[in-house]
Amino acid sequence: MATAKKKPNKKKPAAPKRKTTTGKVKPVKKAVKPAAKGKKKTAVKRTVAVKTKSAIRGKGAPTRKVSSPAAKKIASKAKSTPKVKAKKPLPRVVKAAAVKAIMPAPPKAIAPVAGKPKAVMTVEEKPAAIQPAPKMEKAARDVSYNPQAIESKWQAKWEADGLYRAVIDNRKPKHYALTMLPYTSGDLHFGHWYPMAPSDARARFMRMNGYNVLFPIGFDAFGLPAENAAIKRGIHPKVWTYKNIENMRRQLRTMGTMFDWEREAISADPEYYKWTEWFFIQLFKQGLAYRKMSAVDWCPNCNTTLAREQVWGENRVCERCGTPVIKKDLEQWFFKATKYADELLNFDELDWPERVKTLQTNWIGRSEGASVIFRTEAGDPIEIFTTRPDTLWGATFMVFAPEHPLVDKVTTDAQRNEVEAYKAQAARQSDIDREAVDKEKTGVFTGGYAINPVNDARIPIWIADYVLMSYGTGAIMAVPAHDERDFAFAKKYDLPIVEVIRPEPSPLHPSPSGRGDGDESGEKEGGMKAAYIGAGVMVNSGPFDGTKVNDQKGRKNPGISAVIDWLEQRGVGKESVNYRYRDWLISRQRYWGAPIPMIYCEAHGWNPVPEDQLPVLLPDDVEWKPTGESPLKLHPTWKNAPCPVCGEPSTRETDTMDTFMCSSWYHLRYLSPKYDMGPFDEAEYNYWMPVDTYTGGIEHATMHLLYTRFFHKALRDAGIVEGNEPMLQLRNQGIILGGDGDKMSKSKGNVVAPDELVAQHGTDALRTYLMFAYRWQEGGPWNSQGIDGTSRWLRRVWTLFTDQTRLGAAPDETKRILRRRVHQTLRRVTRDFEDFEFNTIISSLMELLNEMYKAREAGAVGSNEWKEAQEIYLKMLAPVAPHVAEELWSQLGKPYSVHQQAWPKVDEAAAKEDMIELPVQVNGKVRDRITVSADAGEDEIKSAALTSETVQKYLEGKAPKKVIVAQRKLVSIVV
RNA sequence: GGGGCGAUGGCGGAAUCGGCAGACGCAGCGGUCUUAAAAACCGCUGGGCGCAAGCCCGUGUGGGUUCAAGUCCCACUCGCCCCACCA
Repeated sequence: MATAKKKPNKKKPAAPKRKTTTGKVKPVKKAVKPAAKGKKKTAVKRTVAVKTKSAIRGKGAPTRKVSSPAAKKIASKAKSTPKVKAKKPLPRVVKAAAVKAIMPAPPKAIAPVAGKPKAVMTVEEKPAAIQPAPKMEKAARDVSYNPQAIESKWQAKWEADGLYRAVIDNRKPKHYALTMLPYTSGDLHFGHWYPMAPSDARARFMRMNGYNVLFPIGFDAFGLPAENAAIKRGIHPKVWTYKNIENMRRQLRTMGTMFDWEREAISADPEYYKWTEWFFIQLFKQGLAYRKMSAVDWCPNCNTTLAREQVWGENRVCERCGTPVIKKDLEQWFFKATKYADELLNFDELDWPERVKTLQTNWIGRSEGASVIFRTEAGDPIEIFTTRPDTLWGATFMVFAPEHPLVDKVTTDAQRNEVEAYKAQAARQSDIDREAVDKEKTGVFTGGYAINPVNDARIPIWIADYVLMSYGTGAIMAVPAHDERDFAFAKKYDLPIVEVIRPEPSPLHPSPSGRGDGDESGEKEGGMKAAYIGAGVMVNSGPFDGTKVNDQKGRKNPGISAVIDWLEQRGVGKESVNYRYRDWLISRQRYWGAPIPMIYCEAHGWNPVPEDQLPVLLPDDVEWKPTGESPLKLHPTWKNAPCPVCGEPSTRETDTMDTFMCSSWYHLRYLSPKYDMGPFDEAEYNYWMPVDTYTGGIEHATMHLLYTRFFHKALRDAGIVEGNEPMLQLRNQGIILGGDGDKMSKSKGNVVAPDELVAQHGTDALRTYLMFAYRWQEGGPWNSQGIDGTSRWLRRVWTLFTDQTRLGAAPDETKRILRRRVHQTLRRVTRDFEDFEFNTIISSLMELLNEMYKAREAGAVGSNEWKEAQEIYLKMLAPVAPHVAEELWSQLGKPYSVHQQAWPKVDEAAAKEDMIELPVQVNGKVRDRITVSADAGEDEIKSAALTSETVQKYLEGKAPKKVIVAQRKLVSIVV
């Protein structure tokens, strides 16, 4: 990710504001959005807030005061749960029984503990005599860390208590944390864990900071892979998909995330796609959905259309049979996304990575220039787009794309055979062949001529495949003197070259253009050796001779600006902006997708299905094997429907929608997945939206992330949603590759299955490993060996926290240092959570643990400082390793749950160093270190440095030329 | 061709403003414990010279700015990503 290149800790420009001096964070966001739909609150400028420390802290622990029904339930439940008093431990026998009750089938690993087996035997001998132990965490105390047992135990308890239910609570600031929903491909691998586990940790962190956090999950369930699997294995796509969901749901739960499962949404559920259809209709009503002939990728062997992602490789072959894909024209539904092109280029309200913004900007590809109307000799208008209207007088020929609609009309009989042959050849070529840059340009003269509107010059019309029908207007004016492609073409086919921009001679470059000779006139063709692209003075340009042009585009160029004004006055052209961005083609000739809810009537054309008849259900009994037609078209009855206008028998649209349509609004469905009066419950919308933090892969930069922005803006204009952007803050994680450095994929066999590793190391060790092993934004190749590191660390945490035997009396200094380290770590961990720097969160916690081990050796156990250290440590551990933190928290006798505790506050006074060690450099080399008081003045430091024996030695009796004291950093002496 | 990002030990990576490079961890080596292994624990671990104290070199390459550069500037090399006959 762009902003995280070299200095991961560097602040991103729009990221949360932090006051450098105090470490305080400014609240930058209003907690709750004013409701009032319809009233356009255009100025809802909300800078992204990651956290508002002052707002959420300071008033005690906000988590104590729970108000939501679910939370109340938790609170009362926790209270009513019978508690074993720590001071009155149960007899050993009972304890062992409880262990047994809570840990179903404890792995062998924990069995051989001295003394224990005996107790267990007692239980087995006289089970009836023992009171059933209350199911409580306290009893589960065990000497060795057994992640699997505590993880499943706590997961069950959290679930039962509804600990992660997120309900509207107006007394708390909300935080909508969203992670990209998984596609239902079958198995959850580390590609899924990698964004999710750290996102979960951060959501938990936000929650501890007093936010009411919504962190939902769902499944992107429609799409081609399901259909392909169905074709391959003969399983119905629906069956395959829902079976996968079940498995993935189970796997997601083992991750120990705080997902609110009550809000799960599945895009293939009729309750979901009903609203996907409804949205289509709203866009249709807005005039944003339209039908047009368009070329699609078509496999002539499978006899079916293919989606872009099904066309593989450089030579563009069908993913199933390997046949080269061809283009075929079909009537398709489009969304007018280009209407929002300019608005989509505006990222002012977004805290998104620069990289994504750049990708979207390039993808939209805005270029400024003019559109100019040339004419055929017969008088037909030929619109062209040019970024260089200042070179209009140098247009010596025109080039049409072979598919241009006027080609047939302008072609003369003499040229017809040649033109037809060229057209046929171009049609056969794949896009890649055609667009290969290094390919020599080819073309054919049509025999026709066009009239240049600026000077009435009669210029020949050619066709060539370097002109694309898909960009601009499919026709160009060719100015060989000032365009490299046109130049090459003119040279090859011996077409005239007229210079119209002459570089201004400078003392250094008397003849700076590509012309071989400065004296030579541009009017003489062949004088130029290359096209000249730069700035200069217009020549051979009628009224504009002598006008200066610079190398800017659009109105910033005086020459271009003047010509545009002139064109507009004469009515032959106008200022114009062209985009590379295309309208969104949403038709898929496929079965497994949301039906497009439209009906075609001979008399009334296309009309939407009446909204009270939604959803248009996808029938189960279809032939989904590829036949060359949309599967729904082949269904005997499905497509028959009455015209919504006249009621006469009519035909449904049998294409389905692109799955990106489903995922464009899933964040809205999470708000109220069971709601049936609309796509979402307005109250939920008003409280939760917009998404505050969105995490996911950068591969969606120009797809999902652009579609969803378009979609939101379209819905805004339809009065359905508010605000200009759906997701305020975006953070991209990198990609986890297979151990071999290749992308993880089933076909390569380098996919690492989390299930096995969970069984081996436990979820907490895996979660923390994913956070620790890479810079989150970068990712990298998988290496299972490294898990030993975090696994060992958690075991060491366990050991230190469960062994309370080494009580001692540590000197005050030791305790003070411990406290300092704790608060320094807290400061750093807090900052790193804010900045998504997960790897240094873990390393800081590891360091602190090492310090605590030292403090234990020094006898700190039992002191207040030690207790505080333990408490803060577990709170910091809670977001990253939720299970072990909860277990140890409960073993310390603290109130359930650690996940409802308030994030601790840094005691800046305690965190402050009192003595600091400064390196002393002599001529740039470190020669000594001095220890001074942390707030020693410059003079004090200077004299301490100069009196050092070692420094004296290096000074060799000479007086220092210069002594630089960098406060709290170092001393530099120049001799 | 255009644009973006990156390059730090055997490996993953640390290094707020230009201020002790290599934190933390993996792997490796040596040791303690053990009948043994595993686990755990302790120590070493960028390179070179040296018995040692210590000295020199070192953040892709070459320059520059500075008392001081992994960090800033210029030029380059390599790698990855995106766009690409874009008119």
